[in-house]
Amino acid sequence: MQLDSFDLKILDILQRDGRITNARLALDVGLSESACFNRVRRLEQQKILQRYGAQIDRKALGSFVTVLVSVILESHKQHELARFEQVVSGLPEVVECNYVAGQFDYLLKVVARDMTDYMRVMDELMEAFGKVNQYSSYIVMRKTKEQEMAASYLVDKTRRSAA
Amino acid sequence: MQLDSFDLKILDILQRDGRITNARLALDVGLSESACFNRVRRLEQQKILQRYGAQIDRKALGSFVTVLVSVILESHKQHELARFEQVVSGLPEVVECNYVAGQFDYLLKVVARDMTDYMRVMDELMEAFGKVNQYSSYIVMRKTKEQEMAASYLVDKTRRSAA
DNA sequence: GTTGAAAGTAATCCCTG
DNA sequence: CAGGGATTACTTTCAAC
Repeated sequence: MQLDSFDLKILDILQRDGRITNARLALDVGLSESACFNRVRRLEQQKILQRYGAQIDRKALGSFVTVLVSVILESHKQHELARFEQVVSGLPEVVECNYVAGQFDYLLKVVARDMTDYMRVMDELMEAFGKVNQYSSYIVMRKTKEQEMAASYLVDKTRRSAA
Repeated sequence: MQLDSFDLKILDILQRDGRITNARLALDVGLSESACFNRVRRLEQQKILQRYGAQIDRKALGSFVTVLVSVILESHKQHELARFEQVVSGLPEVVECNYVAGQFDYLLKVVARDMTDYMRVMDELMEAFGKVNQYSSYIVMRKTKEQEMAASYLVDKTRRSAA
């Protein structure tokens, strides 16, 4: 499952345009249509291409606040971590949750209608989980960047380290 | 540009499967193919459907660390914020940057090959920008959730607030 | 890897109700 | 909005190089 530069170029292009036609993709990567098609299918079968999705403009749907939340739990027993993650997985407003090493345990990203709604979400979390020692809220004023790294760049980095 | 329940259902489905055929989408939302097709095109033209993309399995490309970084700048003048954001936009390893209100100014998400590489990225940031008062690193041990909210849920929330 | 052809499927547009 | 029908475009497979 070694990826060559054609594979990486395919991944880069599909990452940016998941609906490009095979014919156009083949042209852009410099392969014949059949060769390109076979590679895409292989990448899908290997689950390297995991899924295709549309990105929706949230602003078109209304006004929302995004809040980053650092969380410290009372207990760090494996069982309590699992329970916290379980509760979080059931809250649709929590769109991201990372277990981190550092001065706190989790960092969440919460999307809510407004600050009142945000407090309701956190109340729900406290109600359902309970054993939170402390949490701090950081309201996102402006998202200045959101851009996945290109596959080809990621692999370049790996090669550098192997060298 | 008012969205009805058909539009929301279309957005929800396309968010999860950006490559569904129009025929299948029409079936799932309960519209004729032509009606469904026209709505999708309208949503694209209105930029509510912003882009289609493929999600790639980063683990298939090698081993990486994700680090969340809180940053406090020395100065909060508009010009300095803009310069910081400019520098960040040029660092491919910084995959996300949020300007926040709270105990610090920015929260970054950095993807690097390993901790040595991470330090290199931060060195580059310090070199290029300089006026950082303090930053703290939080290594992501485990991403426990990453799931955008469905369009229909977002809109339900808005209606609740309007009521 | 390539090309080219063939068959199936989907997108796109138009027109009628 | 639905539905049919026509056209064009794309996908997918396959054989031969």
